Amino acid sequence: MDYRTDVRRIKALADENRLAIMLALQHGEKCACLLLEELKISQPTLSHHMRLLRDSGLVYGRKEGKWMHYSISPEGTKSFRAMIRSYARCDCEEDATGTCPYKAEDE
Amino acid sequence: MDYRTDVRRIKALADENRLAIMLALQHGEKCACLLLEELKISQPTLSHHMRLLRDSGLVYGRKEGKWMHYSISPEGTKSFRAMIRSYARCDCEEDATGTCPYKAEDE
DNA sequence: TAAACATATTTATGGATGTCAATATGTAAA
DNA sequence: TTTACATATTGACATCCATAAATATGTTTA
Repeated sequence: MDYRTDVRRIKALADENRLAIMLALQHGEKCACLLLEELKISQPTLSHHMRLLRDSGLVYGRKEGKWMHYSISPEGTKSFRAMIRSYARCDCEEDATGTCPYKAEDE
Repeated sequence: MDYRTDVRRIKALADENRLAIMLALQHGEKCACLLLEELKISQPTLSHHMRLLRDSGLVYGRKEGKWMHYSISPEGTKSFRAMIRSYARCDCEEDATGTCPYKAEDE
């Protein structure tokens, strides 16, 4: 099997600054200039991190004039969690599927 | 905030061979010698990967004579998924908590 | 148009990481 | 106690990655 894509997505989250960015975006869209103020990194470094997060599908980017607005991608984070769950699990764990009539898809 | 621990845990999964190991252990405990046959890596390299997986809490190790038996840690993978969920999410996502009377804790 | 501003890209560099050969440690069998 | 075997550790090396300075691209304003 080929795990390259999954590894690249996981690596997108395997960095202190990118974790901080994910938390910073959790309550809604933010401009790059705002993120630049919160994190103590240079502008090229932030741009680099945002490209990795966008390429992984976790974050969405919207250009408005000369400003870039970033936000969490609900679909991206959902499929990311599902991907993680496919590796970080074992048969001995009880699976919620079927036990909940409403929504067990994401467990 | 300090993300070092979380980054180290995420990095434990950010490798092709370690993803393959997690899948190989998904159906139950396996000896190191068995893993060595399935993966195309040297013995020192496997030992290195197993140490990272054990340090992250995802995998449990049990020594029996001269053999090492590895297995998925249900608690480790569960807390890992919870940790991932704290970063890979956004407020706009509907939270299953409360909608399912049985078990919504893990999503 | 030119100037100012926001972000992206290029380039270089130091540090982290995966890999394996050689070796060490520990255990079981002869 | 030897010998054989399974796994861990050490050391060296190549590659990957985070970082920032310099520069480029694109946008708005004067």
